[in-house]
Amino acid sequence: MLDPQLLRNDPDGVKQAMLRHGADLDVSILKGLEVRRKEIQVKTQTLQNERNTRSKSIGMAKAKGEDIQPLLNSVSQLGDDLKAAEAELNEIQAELKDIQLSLPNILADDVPTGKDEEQNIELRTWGKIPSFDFAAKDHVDLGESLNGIDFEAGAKIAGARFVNLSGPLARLQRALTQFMLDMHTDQHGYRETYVPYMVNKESLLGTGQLPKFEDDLFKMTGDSPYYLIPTAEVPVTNLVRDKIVEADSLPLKFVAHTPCFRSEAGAYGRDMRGMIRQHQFEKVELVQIVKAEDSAQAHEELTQHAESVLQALNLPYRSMLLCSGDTGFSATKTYDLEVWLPGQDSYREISSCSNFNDFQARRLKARWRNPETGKTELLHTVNGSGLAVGRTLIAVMENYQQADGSIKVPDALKPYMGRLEVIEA
RNA sequence: GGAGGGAUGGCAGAGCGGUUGAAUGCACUAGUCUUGAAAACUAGCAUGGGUUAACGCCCAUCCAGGGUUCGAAUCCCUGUCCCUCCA
Repeated sequence: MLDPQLLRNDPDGVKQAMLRHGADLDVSILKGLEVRRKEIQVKTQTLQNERNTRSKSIGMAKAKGEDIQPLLNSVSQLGDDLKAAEAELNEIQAELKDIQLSLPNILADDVPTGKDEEQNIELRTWGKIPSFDFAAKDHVDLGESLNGIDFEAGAKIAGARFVNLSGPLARLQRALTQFMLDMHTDQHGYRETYVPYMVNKESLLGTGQLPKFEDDLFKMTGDSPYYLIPTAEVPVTNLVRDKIVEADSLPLKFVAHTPCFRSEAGAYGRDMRGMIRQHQFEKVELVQIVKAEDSAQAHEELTQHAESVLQALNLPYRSMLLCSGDTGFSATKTYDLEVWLPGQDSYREISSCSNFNDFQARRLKARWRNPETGKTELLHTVNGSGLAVGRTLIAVMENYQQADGSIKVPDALKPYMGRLEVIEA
């Protein structure tokens, strides 16, 4: 959510900023609502004030044993007027809230203007793209010949975009998860946290998935209106919802491993082959809750933490600065890490690291108390995948494949694989 | 499945339908005292919003949403969450 003051004081400036983020703002509607809001709010509060004053004087008169009947008569009209004014005010404020919740974040100045991923900017590359003296296979073929990836089983049990892993490849996914968690807790100072995989509406409003992106989510039917989490960002960031955090506990750095569930409603035919785009996948998520002045730095740092996983696994990747058109609704700036996949002969997203500034914090009412001023200030939130485990599994398989279809176990993972050196049929 | 009890400020914990945004304690901040610290003492200390050049004034908020009332933290209804007891 944007600062309501900003929206009020500079709606035209906000409109320009919104256009860059692919949203439009009807300034005349907004201004009209604001005029009415101010008028009705002042009216309502005046009536409330009058009611309070009169009620108080009735109380005092009664205490003194005076006759209060004339006072009661004089106040009778007030109630109806007040009720009407309050109802109208609620209506206007709900409309304003709808507008506020539907507007995306304002992009950082250094985010390049662009339409889609074609205009993203490559910042740097790392690692050497492997060259094989045989025809490189993709993870689908590799997984099939290794008897470890079964899409038909996934389809039978659930449907399209589900998978069944088994044997050493299932263990490899677990190994990757453990490895990432250990790295971020031991080396990068994150606190491991376990969270619900289903969340309520408030949590999704807080991080910005709702109200606009309900179609991307799986929703429970029945008495409990829960949603499956599309990312651990939702439950983890909501840890600070409605909180005033003490200054000396900042920054808060959390790492969580969760499954993620996405309907992929907007991705009909895309990536139907393989494990690239599943309805359910594992992810290790990094979240930092910081003071405003620290978020840009934290964003860089958190991205480095994600990159260090790829480096430790010796997986070639590149780092991209997303352009305006490709940056998500709540983010002010996003770096994508794209890992090299020999089976696709291309780079594919494996981590997305974003700074949200105070956008989520305002929705969440997540604040900290500045001891110098004694005032509360909104926190800033930063998060990123560190990494998407399913896609990392693919990357390891495809980059570590050998001519006979076996897969070397990366050195860093051997302790997690019972010292297994090679995964073979 | 049945029967009760509870949800109040950063925390603990009072609160008869009427000048209660809310006692008290702890914590915190500042000051007095002290060589320094501690202790003691004094003072301050919720959040959000409206309005104002500013001082300030005003409104809302005691889990959430409804209701009763001139007036609700306090009474009634519904929901959520916590706890105890019984089966």
